[in-house]
Amino acid sequence: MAALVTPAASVVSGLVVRGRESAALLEALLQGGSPQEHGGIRELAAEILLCCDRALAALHGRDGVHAVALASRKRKSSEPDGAAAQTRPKRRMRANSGSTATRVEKRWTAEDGFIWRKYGQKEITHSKHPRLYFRCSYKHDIGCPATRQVQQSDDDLSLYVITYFGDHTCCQGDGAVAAEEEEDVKMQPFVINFGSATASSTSGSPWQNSDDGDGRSEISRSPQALCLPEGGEADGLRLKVTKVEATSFDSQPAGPAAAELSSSPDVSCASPAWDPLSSCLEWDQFVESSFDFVSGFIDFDDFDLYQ
DNA sequence: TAGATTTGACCCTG
DNA sequence: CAGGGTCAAATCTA
Repeated sequence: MAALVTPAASVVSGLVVRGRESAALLEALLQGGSPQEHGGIRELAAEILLCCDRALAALHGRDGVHAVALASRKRKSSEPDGAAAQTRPKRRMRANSGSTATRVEKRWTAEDGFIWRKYGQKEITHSKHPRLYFRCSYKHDIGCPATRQVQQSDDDLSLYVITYFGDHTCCQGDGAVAAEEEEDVKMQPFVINFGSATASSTSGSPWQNSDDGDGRSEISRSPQALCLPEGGEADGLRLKVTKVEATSFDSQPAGPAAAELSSSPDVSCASPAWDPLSSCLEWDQFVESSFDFVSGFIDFDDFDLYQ
């Protein structure tokens, strides 16, 4: 598909443009000095400009590569055989079978505004890390069918692949959902990757319910517990904000699962998980309440590719 | 004690 | 039959 046309895209675009202008100004200011004096800084300014240009190009033309909507599962959903189902009352259903799945890669936080309850963990062949199975905490209360699977990437230990199945029929992410529905805006999954510098801090995986002390309950019990790192990490983010890249999600249909994912309070930055983001990056003046994180994709890691 | 997690077993699908 | 998804009893925790 073509360029991003979401409000978030315009905001991100504005940010990058502003960064580019600042870099251009810096470069102009450095023109006066001797090459020996400002050589390195000028290179840096040029690099920033290049990054901004590439980010803009990506923003307006590149397809998303980190979030993939899976229109259907590999396995076909089997039509439950009536007779067989009756003879086997405990037949297990594949909640995700035949439903829309949305895969998201995330670092740092599993927070998406919903309360999940882990119901299983499985070692996956050819995968170093087990796959964790979560379902909506309201499954039993109101039959919310939403589930998600979380698996740590083998290649990048700080990266987690989250696959969402089913729609939330519960009222979680209520405000966002309501606003979303009112505006009839098809939100898309938001992915934000923080630099590899954060990898070490994720040794205690937010999704691992064992081996990391009290981290086991963070997902289900403390939706707001998983936030961005503070201090040095935040500084790192500040540095990297000059290299923002937004990637189009045009290839990803805004299906139910996507809407479900996006229906978290993240939409309005209401989720504490994202509050540090806006503050640390000092995007307030840009972001304000209108910044639609969910519609965008910001992958700080990808910046390395453009340097 | 209620609710969440763990984990082995069961079940489904290719 | 293997691999993967889910169940549910046992266990843990606040």
